[in-house]
This record gives sequence, C-alpha cells and structure tokens, in this order.
Amino acid sequence: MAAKRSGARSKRGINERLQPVQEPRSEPPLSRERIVATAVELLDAQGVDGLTMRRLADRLGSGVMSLYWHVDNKEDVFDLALDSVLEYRGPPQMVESRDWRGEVVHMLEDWRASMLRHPWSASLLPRRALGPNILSRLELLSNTLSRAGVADADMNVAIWSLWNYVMGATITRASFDLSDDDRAAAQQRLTRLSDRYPTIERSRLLLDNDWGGTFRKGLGFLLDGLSPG
Amino acid sequence: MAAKRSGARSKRGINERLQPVQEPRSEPPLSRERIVATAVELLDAQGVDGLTMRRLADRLGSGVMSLYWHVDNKEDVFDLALDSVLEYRGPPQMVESRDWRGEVVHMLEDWRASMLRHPWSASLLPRRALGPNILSRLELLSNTLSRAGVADADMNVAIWSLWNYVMGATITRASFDLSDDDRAAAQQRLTRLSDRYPTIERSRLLLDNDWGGTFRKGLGFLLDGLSPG
DNA sequence: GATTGACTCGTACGGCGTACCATACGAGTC
DNA sequence: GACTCGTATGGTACGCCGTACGAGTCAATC
Repeated sequence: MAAKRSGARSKRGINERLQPVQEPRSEPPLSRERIVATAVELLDAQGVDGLTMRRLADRLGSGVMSLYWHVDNKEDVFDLALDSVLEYRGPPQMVESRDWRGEVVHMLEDWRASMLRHPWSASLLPRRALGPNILSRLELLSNTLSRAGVADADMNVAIWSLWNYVMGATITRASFDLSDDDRAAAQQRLTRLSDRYPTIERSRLLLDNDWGGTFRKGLGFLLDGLSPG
Repeated sequence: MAAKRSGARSKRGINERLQPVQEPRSEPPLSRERIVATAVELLDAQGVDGLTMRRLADRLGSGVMSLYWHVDNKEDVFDLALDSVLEYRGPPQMVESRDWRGEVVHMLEDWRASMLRHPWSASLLPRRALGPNILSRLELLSNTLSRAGVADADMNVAIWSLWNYVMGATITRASFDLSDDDRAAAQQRLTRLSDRYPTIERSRLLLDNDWGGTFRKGLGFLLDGLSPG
C-alpha cells in the first residue's frame, strides 16, 4: 500500500481552472531518469540487497507496477544505475599535456573513486554490459596510451591489464571494507594460525589499510612494466 | 540451534555397507561435505541464481530444512562452495626451482583457471571472506616473491597488485564470456558508434578473444614492473 | 523403559519480481 | 459531444524464495 496520502492526490479542488502558478505539490511524473536517480540513492543507502522494486516505488511515491512502464525489469535498473555512476569529466585542466602517465593515473584513480563512492557498483559491474560511460573511459585510455607510444600490438593487452587492475582493486576494496575491529580480528585469527601462514602474518597483509596508497603504488609498477622506456 | 561441528560420525558400524550390491535407493546421509559438493554441481549447472535451498535439498534427496542442521544459512553454502573450489596443489614438480617467476605464473594461472572452471566463483569471490585455500595461495605467493628478492616494503603492494590483476581478469572473463555472435554484435554496435569510440574500434578491443594469451602477457608486464631487476 | 542428543523435515510466514488487467487522461478524429 | 488510441498508473495475484518453529525419528546410554 502506498505509504502516504498527503492529500495532494485527492481531487479536492474546487475548481479545475488552470492555475498559472505551477502546482508543485504532487510528485513529479515518473521518468527513467528519476527512477535511476532514486535507485542510486537507494543503493547508496541500503546496498545491493536493499534495492527492491517495492521500496523503489515507495520512495518515488508510485505504485510498483508503474516502474515497469519505464524500465524493462530489475536488471535494467541495475544496468542504468551502474552506468550513471561512471561518468568521467576528464582531468581538471584539459591542457594538451605531454604527461600521459598523469592522465592515465588520474582517470583510473577517478574510476576507482567513483566506484568506491557507490560501493555496490563494484559488485555489480562484473555482471553487466559495457555502458557508454565505460566505453568512453576505455576510449580515452586507449588514446592516451597510444600517444604515450605503446605499440599497437600491445595495446589491447595494456588496456585489459589496467582494466583488470582497477577492477580487482576496486572490487576487493569495496568488499573487504571491514571495520578496524573486523580487520584486527581477521589478522588475529591469522596470527593464531601463524604456523600455517607465517609470511603473510609477518607482513601484516590484512592490517595494511592504506588502500589508496597501495593502489597508486601498484599502478605505478604496472605502468612501469607497460611503458616502453 | 546452531549446527555444531560434529566431527565424529565415523563411530558408525565398522562395516554395514560391506559388499552386497549397493542398495541403489536410499541416499547416503547428509553431511557438510555432501552439501558443498552438490552445491558446486548445482552452481556449475545453473549459475549463482540457480542455487536455491529447495533445489539443493531436492538434489540431495532431503528436506529443505535438514540442510540447516549442517550449514548456517545460504551465505554459508556460498562461502564453503567457493573455498572448496580454490584448492591449490602446487606446481607439477616441486623442485626447489630458482624460477620464482615461473612459480608465480603457474600459481596465478591455476588460480584463474580454477575460477573459470566454475564461473560463478568469480562473481562470488568479491563478497566473501578469505577462506583457508585463498590464504594458502597468498602465503605461497608472498613466500615466492620474498625469495625472488622483492623488498619487504613493497611486498604488500606486490601481493595486492597480483591479486587485483588476477581478480580483475577472472571476473571480467567470466562475465564477458559472450558467444561469438554476441561479441560480433557488440563490436558492430561499436562500429556504428565509431565516431565516438574510434580508437578502441580500430584496435578491435572487443573482438580479441585470446583471453589466456592476454592474461599471460599482461601478467608478464606486471611482473616486469614488480621485479627489481 | 526413560532419557538424551543428533538429525530430519512439514508447515508457515513474510518478502520478492513481475504477469495480467482495469483504469485514467489528453489528443486527435468524426 | 462521442469515439478511439497512445501513454501512463497501479491493484491484485501467482509462484518462488530464505528460513523460524517445533514435532518427529532413531540409536546410544542409563
């Protein structure tokens, strides 16, 4: 049952006369854009499992089945929400910089940041198709690498390597985002088994939570390997 | 009523099921192991969404609620199935080889292969905890890199970089495993938009389906970047 | 025989995605 | 005004889901 009747919905009006003052009351009409925006809100607030068509409709003040006029099904909602979150606006100063490495790093860090701002996107991406915003990023990447002198023969490998790295890092980060307590507990569990896993115990692998720094440093290593010089 | 770890069910009669033609009918008793094995079967056959507790029970010839004696809940089943699929037996000849690079490549390729043999595992891993088999692999990796001369300060970055790479590659591969037709259609769609994405169109990024080769080559680049020499 | 603990499972509940269908409304046509 | 028709909304219902609850079975032990 639709939660609230604010009264705005009832005919009530004494006169139907058109009113020049825009009537702002009742919800704006449904639209694909509004549905997607609300879905992102809901996903941000409640995570992947928190998005249900019923809740989405509630938040929109509409009936559940009305959604299906604008979207095909729930999968569709996921696809749209995901792509909507991955738009890229380019580096701050679009100077024709010769700093290809900086450009690549900026775009990939932004990519990661965009996904981490909406952690559900990381776990969603693996099952989704390539939307326009993702393709744009790949295009930009390809372009920059080309200008950087990566050989055509290595281009696809380079792109996929960077893609893999970003995806792996982001998905990992998003899913292992434990509280400090959890992390400490995990490392402690590890310590208890330290005869089994002495090396990773020693390096405190699970305690290290400088995700950003680790990401940047590892990306540097990968670019070292990829760049010709 | 949490299910207890009951180790000792072997108390059972020394022999009771001895030779006579095995009674074809009645199922063997439920057990954690049997549940996990059947869950893997079901996941292989029907994918993540295909696994339901009802179907699992059906396949086991038991009632649904009986499962809950042996596992906590459905999440638990996922965790167990995932870890069960990631066991690693080490390189073929456990020679004390000086070929650290070969060892790393072997383990990571095996990792990828194990997950691709059960494609659901790729989309599952991101949300799961680190099971013993995963930790073993990390331990081995850490060990090998250490012997290879990777500095302690870089160790965690190196491990996570390789982890990221493998995860990204595997998840991507598992989810983009389109048919040839699909792939051609995707590339065609891209061609239609070739003014928008000229560079990736030209490199035929989506048509390249030598996933294994790309994986190996990119891994090589990453190791180049990681290795001191 | 009674008790106990390990194990099995039927029933039921609340929630899900969505198919189907009735409805409402504005615009075009006669 | 009466009519269709495309667009949009949403109530009801169906079948499936995970799992809480509690009753039932059976062997081992007293």
